[in-house]
Amino acid sequence: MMADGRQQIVGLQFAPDFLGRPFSRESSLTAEAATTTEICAFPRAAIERMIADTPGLEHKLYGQSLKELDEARDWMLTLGRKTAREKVASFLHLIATHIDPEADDGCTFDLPLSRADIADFLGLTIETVSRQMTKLRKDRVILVENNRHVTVPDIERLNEAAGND
Amino acid sequence: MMADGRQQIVGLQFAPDFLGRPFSRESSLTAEAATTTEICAFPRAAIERMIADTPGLEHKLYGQSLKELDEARDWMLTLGRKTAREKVASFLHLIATHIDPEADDGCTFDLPLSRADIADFLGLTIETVSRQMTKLRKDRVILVENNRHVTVPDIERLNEAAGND
DNA sequence: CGAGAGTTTGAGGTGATTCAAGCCTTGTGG
DNA sequence: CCACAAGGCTTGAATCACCTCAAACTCTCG
Repeated sequence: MMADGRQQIVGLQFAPDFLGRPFSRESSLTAEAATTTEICAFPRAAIERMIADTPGLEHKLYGQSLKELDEARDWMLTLGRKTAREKVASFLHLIATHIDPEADDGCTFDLPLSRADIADFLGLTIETVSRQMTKLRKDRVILVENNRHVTVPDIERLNEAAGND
Repeated sequence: MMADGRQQIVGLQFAPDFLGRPFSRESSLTAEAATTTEICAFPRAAIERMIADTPGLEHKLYGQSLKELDEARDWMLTLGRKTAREKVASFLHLIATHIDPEADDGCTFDLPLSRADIADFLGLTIETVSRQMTKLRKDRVILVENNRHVTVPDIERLNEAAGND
């Protein structure tokens, strides 16, 4: 967040991701649950002791942090260079591939985020997100029911709309 | 990069940063030297052997990757939520604090990047970068000589222009 | 001196924002 | 069972920031 209230969501976590920062006291980040969530919390000291005692654990955590770094950098391309339409399509593609990993053809899911959250994730306003959603709906790239429930008839068309040839 | 040529620079490395991805064959990233650079390169197998053999090395690398993750997320706020002026000021602040770490008051440095690179780093066009540079110059936030050499009389004013109260 | 790359500047266009109104959906109390 | 309030979402009109296209300028190097 910036002092004047502008806000950027910098990542989404999906089970069973690890959340937190070992070996470091502070962070300018906050985390919020978007859906009902079950969390397994360790005191920092316990985690650090486990890392010291368990061969391979730090390796796993290093691996996840490299994965998150790649995802963050991918998303920087989305934030910096894509149009509003491509951003919204990219977001829908991200959710589609995480929520409904099977069923390559015609997947369906509930959006875990409100329009306001999506806007903060994409660096857009609520209104722009809404407009692009209706456009994608009118272009038959997605179907929407009840504002939150989305069906993607052809994931590849969505991927194209996201700018990923 | 996107298929149509749009490009986003996702990070800058400064000596003695570690560059590369152990335990992984592929990456969609490329790296370019912006200045004359001395690089110490290890075959991937050698690095992985060193990590296995050297206690504490993986810990160090994990630490750097966490640091880079924080930096990437910070930059996502810049890309997604800041104005062109704030973006350019943020970039100048980043360079100022990395190139000339001493001298809190009135530091001076050469930009390691061309306008085109700065634009790709900030998600802007060359022209917009240029215009914002001139505005910052006219507002006496920076002094510019020969397009590349910049003097910051008051780093705190630059920080304010970057949106960091 | 001339060529070329890099940069600046201007004019005009456009996509996203802003501000404002209206519309659903859901939950609450009469 | 029906107001009705409230939050979330959509839609419209006008504005603005940034982009696009084009031209001119500057610096460097042969």
